[in-house]
Amino acid sequence: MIAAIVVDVPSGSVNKTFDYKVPEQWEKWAEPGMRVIVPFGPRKLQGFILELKNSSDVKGLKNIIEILDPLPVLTSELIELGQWLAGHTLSFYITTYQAMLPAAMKATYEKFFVVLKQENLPEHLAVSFPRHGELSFNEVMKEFPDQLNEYLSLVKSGTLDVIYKVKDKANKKKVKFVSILNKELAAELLKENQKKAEKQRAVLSELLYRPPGDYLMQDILVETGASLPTVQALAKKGIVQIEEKEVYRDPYKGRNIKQSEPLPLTDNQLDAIKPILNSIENDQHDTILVHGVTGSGKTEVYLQSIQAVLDKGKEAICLVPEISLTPMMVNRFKGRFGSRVAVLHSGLSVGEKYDEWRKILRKEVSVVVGARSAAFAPFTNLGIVIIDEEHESSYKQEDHPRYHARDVSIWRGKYHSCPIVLGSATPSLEAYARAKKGRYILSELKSRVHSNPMPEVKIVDMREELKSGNRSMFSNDLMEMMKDGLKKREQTVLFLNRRGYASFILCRDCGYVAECPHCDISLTYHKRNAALKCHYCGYQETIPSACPSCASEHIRFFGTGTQKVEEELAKVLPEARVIRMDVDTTSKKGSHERLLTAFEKEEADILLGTQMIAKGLDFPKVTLVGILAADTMLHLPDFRASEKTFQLLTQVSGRAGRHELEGKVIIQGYDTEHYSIQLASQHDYHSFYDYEMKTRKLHQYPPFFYLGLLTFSHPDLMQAVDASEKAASFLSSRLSEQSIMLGPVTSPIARIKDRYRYQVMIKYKNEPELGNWFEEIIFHFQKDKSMKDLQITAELNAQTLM
DNA sequence: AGCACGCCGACT
DNA sequence: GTCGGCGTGCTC
Repeated sequence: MIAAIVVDVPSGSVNKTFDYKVPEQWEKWAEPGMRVIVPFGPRKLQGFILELKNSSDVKGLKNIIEILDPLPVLTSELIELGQWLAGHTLSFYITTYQAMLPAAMKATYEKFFVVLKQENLPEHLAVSFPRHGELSFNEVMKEFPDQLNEYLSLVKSGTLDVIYKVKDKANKKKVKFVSILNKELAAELLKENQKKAEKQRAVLSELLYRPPGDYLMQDILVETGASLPTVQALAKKGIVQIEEKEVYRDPYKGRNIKQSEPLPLTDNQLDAIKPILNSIENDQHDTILVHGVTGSGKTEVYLQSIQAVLDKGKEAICLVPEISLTPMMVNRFKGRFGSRVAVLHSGLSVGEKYDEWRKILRKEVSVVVGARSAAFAPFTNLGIVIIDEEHESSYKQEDHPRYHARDVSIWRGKYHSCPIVLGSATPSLEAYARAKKGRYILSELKSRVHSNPMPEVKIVDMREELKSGNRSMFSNDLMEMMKDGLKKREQTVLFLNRRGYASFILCRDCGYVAECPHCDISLTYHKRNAALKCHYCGYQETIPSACPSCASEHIRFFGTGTQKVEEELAKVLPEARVIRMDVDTTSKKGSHERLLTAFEKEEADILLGTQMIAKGLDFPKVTLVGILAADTMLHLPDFRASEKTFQLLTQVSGRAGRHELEGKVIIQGYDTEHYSIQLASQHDYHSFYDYEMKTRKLHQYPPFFYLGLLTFSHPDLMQAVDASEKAASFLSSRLSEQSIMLGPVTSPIARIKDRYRYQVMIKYKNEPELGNWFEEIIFHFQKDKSMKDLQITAELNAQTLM
């Protein structure tokens, strides 16, 4: 039997399968989708079996060294999906398959020297070798780099050998259990009433006191005050038995989740769920866009759709933007489906993710709630995929493979002939356009549950405030309403899409702006550690006391970040209790949830934060939402700037007045006439859609055209320009007439981490060869050794131009 | 990606 | 004469 295997080398020249013999003893066992270890040249590498066959064109096949999995970790569906996805995203097969599995299953490699002829090993080197005779190559490199050559020549002379080890990062958590093995011996030892082995006897009497069975070692040790060696001694005598059992880490241990029953649906929700249930009923693949205003009860629609899928004995995936951001969502799923739910998100440790994932593989769960990568959950009888907040940019992975969870889900929906549900209060233009064209089924939830009104939104032009003498960052209206809220013991959410303290520093005398020396981007001032930080490469420097350019001391901070707002709040509303949530306050594990829980328990009056408080939060006492700088995103060099602004304003506004109390929203900004701000304040998605579609059509952007993007980066500007020009001329002679090429031009961020960035953009409707041309370009420059510092990224369906 | 193999310049 | 620099091409 022969296995076609992709090996763990992310490189174009080995982006294919290699054939290996399956040793006879494993022929019954081997299956496509299993991980294996194979010899590859002089090395040992991990790989995936993609196919089993009877013959090969290659002579002199090597044997598979080891099969790593008792069951395939990639289903046949995922193997097929990977083939498609690798082509679609211009990624290598191995990278794509690895993206489908938890990080814990990726191999790590280590090289060792081993002693072959002890007698030939010089004394000064022999002392470095541990007893078992293996010395890590890396250790030599680190500790004794000047001895490396000596080691290598010993390898040549046959005194030493080099061996390669493949390690699995996966750590199955094991827990020890203890049980009585021989009751008679135990009783005997207990009768020996000596001072000796007092602890051993304590352990035995504890075990004999309990009904026969396996007990947690930890419990027994704590109960008796004995230590592990004591019990091990008993095991040696054959009196007790110690067993290790695998257990799952439970990230939600000790949490009390209230069980919930399906709620009666409103007429609105019943209408919305109808097409979904219809697809489920008929095992049909449809993509259904649920456009529901904030607070319209989309989640309940999801939950009941999933219930219908489970009732048919099928499985469900629900994707959410970044689940650690919404513990509420997890609770709602666990509350409804209990232990049938696995949760996969970035807040979990590598081991926790691995455990949750194995529950899916072993069919111990039938519902998965998770972020982007959960789209690959290895279900075999998938009945629905729901993508909540479909418009979110985090569904697109920004490194290889650059996949979009929506595309992956729709592929799987076709494969399993099951519905894909996209839900959003502010659908992406792409999705809504497809729904209007009839490619997706449109399902609208037009009003909030219990007919709560949409919050009343007021736009405040901060230029007017300034004219009337208010120089603070809070308008008079917002200030009054925050005070009012405090009086009534209601809560406020304040949103500002910028962390740190000030966005940039400027010299008032010469106009100098502090910029990152490695990136073309201004530095952000962080007050807590008195530093200027680059949000792109992490560069930090201390604040200059004088202008580095003209030595003037008139340095001013401009732009406001969450830190500064927090400080200002303490001054103007000292009685208000404020919780600040941004990357800086939530970096520690669990801090996110802790802050939200505190706000939920009304331990604070004001929740101040960035993007991360924009969605999914549902607090009954929140009656006021203040958006401090609504127009900051508007002027970014991004064709989605208006769309993103509209989405964000709508999402944030939606946090207000979701229950009995009515909500109010204040939007502050300078460019307040802009249509995305005006229409968001009127909760008018449809007008926004119409208007924005016109501008997209006019400028030939998605969804009218796809965007192909080639970015060239090089430490030397001219090299980057040169490469991009060559690529552009290569492409321009091949592109069809309908396509438009822009560039080469500098990227919106012209330099990151000391690399200059140039790009070529292709707007196209149908260009089936474009992917191949991109690959040809990459291949061409890979061969060109004069360009070895050149990096190229290629994308067929770019979401942003940054 | 690594690694071996192979072909040219600077030393014992 | 050999050691070692890195350019080239292969890995079932």
